[in-house]
Amino acid sequence: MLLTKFITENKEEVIRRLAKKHFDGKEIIEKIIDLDLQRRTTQKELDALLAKANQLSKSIGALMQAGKKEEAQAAKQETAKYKEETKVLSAKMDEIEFLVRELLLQVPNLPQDCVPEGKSAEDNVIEKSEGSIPEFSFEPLAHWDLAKKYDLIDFELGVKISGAGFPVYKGKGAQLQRALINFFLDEARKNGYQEIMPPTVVNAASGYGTGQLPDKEGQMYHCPIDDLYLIPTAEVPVTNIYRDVILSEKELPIKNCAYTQCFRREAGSYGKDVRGLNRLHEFSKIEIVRIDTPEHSKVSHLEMLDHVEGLLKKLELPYRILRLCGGDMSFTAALCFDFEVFSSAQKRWLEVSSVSNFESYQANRLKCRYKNLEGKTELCHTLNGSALALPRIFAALLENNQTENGIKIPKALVPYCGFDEIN
RNA sequence: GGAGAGAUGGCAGAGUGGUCGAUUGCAUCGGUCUUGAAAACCGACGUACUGAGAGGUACCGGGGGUUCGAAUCCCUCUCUCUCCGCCA
Repeated sequence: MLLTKFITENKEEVIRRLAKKHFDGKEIIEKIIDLDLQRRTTQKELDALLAKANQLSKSIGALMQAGKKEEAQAAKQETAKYKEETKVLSAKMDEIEFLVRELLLQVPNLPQDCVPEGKSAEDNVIEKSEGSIPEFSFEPLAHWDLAKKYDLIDFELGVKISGAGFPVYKGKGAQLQRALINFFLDEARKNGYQEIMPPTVVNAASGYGTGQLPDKEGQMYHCPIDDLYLIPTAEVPVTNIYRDVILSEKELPIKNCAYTQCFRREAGSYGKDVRGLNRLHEFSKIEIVRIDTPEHSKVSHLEMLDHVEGLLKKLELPYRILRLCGGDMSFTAALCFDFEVFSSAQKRWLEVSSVSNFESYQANRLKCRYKNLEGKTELCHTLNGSALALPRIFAALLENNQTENGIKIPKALVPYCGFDEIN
């Protein structure tokens, strides 16, 4: 959520910046400002009224103690008239506050000025493209064929046990998964991230805290008996650690990482994008999360990009970094970079990470604040990114490193796998 | 699943109808003392909204009620803890 105060004080700027996200904020921003003005007026009236009533009540107490019963009785009758008025005004306050919140939730985060203009994924700007795309003397197999050939993943078995999108990893396939998880966690730790092992099931309050609720309700698995949700990303539990918390500036930046299974219903997706490992209902991901000061969050963002880039380099995968345009960014992000790796058999780039700065948008909803060195309480900035999501990395490793007799494991992973080739 | 207890400021823990937004201790911050530190002593120390400011208002798990007045009484919901049962 944006801050009402910021909107009021920077109306034109807000409307201008929202336009980059193709959000016409003119009407809604006017409404918010108008309602906020009403809120303030109403509150002034209400506060004045309550102040009078409180004063009177206090005097009744004093009169009673002094034994002046009749005067007290007269004062009691006077308070009756405040009651009705107070009720009306506080109902009005509640209504206005509810409306403002409803409207604020509909307004996306403001993109930073460095976010490129654009409508869709085609308008994203390629910041960097590194690593060489492998060439083959034979027709490379897609990862789903390789997985079958070397008995690494059984998709049909997953269908039997759970349903489509729940693969069963076997043998070296399972080992490679575990190796990747450990590799990513170790790399994160080496870069100063504290490892967290959070619950993978969260309550509704946490869902609201990070914004999965109410907007993306249908995308999460929900257990109605206990009203709990399966997390779509470790971002949810790890960020919610800081819900309703006031940190001190000295603690920042907080750098956490977590491996969890992630669960996504992916309602509405279909076609070639869901083939094999491209889109799953359950997958493994290592997430990095930072809580920072507004002054330092841009630096943090760059450090996170470096971290993710380092992982891809060590895995020797061809990758590129995209600066997302206004139209392709998520609702809550202020600036976002995607990492994609090239998948040699599918002959396309696969998104493996998305590293975003949410500035204070998420923190405002979470009520995650910090006390600065002057003792003033301010909203933190929050950032997060995948480092990394496993399935598409797995797919790219199989496809890019295939030979006619096996699949080569990149050097960095060999100590984690315990083998250097799958054959 | 059954029975009981509880929810108060960063933490611990008082407060059972009227200067209680809340005693006290610890923690934290500032100061005095000290070559420095510790100890001791003095002081500060919740959050939000509102107001130029003085100040005002709200908040003692959430919601509702009784009352002129509620942290305190009543109803209700949620959560936590203990014991029993079940169980990795």
